[in-house]
Amino acid sequence: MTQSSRAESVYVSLRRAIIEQALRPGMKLPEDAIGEQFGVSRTSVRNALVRLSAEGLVEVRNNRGACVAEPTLEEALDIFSLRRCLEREVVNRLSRKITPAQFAALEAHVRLEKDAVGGNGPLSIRLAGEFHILLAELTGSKPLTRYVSEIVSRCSLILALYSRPHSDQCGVDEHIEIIQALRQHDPSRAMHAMEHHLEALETRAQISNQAEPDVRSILSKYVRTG
Amino acid sequence: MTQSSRAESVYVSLRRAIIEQALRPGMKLPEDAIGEQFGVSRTSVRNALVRLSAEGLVEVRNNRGACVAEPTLEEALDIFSLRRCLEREVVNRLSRKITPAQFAALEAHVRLEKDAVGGNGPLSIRLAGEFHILLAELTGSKPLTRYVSEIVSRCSLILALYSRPHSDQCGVDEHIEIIQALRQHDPSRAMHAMEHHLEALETRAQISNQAEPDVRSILSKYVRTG
DNA sequence: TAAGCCATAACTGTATACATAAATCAAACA
DNA sequence: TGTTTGATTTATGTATACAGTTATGGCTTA
Repeated sequence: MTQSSRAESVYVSLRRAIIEQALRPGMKLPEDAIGEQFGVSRTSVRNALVRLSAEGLVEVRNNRGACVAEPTLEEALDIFSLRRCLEREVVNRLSRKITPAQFAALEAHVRLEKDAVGGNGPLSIRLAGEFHILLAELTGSKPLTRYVSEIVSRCSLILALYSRPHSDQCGVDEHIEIIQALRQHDPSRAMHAMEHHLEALETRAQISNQAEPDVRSILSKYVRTG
Repeated sequence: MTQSSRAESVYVSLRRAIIEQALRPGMKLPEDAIGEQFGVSRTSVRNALVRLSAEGLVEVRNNRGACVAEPTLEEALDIFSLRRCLEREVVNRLSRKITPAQFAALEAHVRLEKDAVGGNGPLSIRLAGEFHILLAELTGSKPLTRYVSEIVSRCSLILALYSRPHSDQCGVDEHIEIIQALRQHDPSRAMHAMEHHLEALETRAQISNQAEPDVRSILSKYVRTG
């Protein structure tokens, strides 16, 4: 199968841990500790961290090691905006040339999502994201897939940071709605459905400063004015 | 200044060499040789190659080292398409909030481009690309800037592969036209100007199979049918 | 007791060393 | 002469070692 090098498997594992919000934004990622866990040397870990850094999932500061990225609220909104742009392109392309086999794949995925609803959180989070990645893959465009994949991952990260827990009901129904729109082969309707879904997602998430919005603003309420 | 680590400086140098088409698509990138040239160890070179690979500028195959990426014609057209999508977003955002200082920056850059016209090729190529990257930077969006930067770089690579030499007259005039459109603060006109520029670029480049269009298609004309 | 400072510890950046896979070349064979 | 196979060489993947930087903790001192 995937003759996965050690660096590769560390990369995959770390990525998944971040997306499933096991590794939360801001967490330090010491090379030693990670290497020890996976039974590999720092060399492979570093390789993985470099890649994750290129994707924006981790941040590396000079001589200070890597952390899970902590996008600011401003960056978060920006990323969502870019996501709308990219996913509009995805459904625009798809609605023109989607095949029955591809519909089957989408429906199979949605079924997985339905089964996971109410179950464990991490799985739901991951599946919801993977629906969008699957859509991108079906366009057949590798660059587009890569960008969507990155952006979706970063959105998971953002939800971990700025949304109230489990506020994302994942919107399986909206996924189905998108599939319906694609079935009409109507680009504008498909784009509209996607846009609606992403806006709803953003609304449900109630993206706002709440999780550790910087020590200063927390403590500002505790400053005695007398 | 930029307390550039060795890995970083190797990355920057390699990237530039690829974009300026000194390192042409398909060229092998042996870690030893590169490390020797830059006076660093393979460790730093590998680090740089991993990053370039994440950007799609180089390809690394398992146990076979890295090469400058060779997008297929299909991928090339796809990348251009994605580029139109991203740069439409750039000017759309920019036209709403561009400032006088930003205009000054754009005009200064165009002046550089004009000076370089007719001079050395690599510089022109690079400046033309950097105009688009500058536009993206002015949006203030780091993710968007990164994507545009990547895509533009890959387009340089594509032009190296599929366009007839120097067919890209760089279109400085079209850059000026884009600036004019932005000055009107009219998103749709700006997007139109950008779209026009990119289409013109693509047309001028005459993107088509010509540089080593695959042994098979060459030899197909030599197969005796009798 | 609080602030500043130095020594120590922990970690990163890089080089080197070693193991393994791929490529190369030569010799043997048909 | 052309092909195949085995040895040699080359280059990659990974681990380890070392140097330099940042963080930590205790000590001194006011």
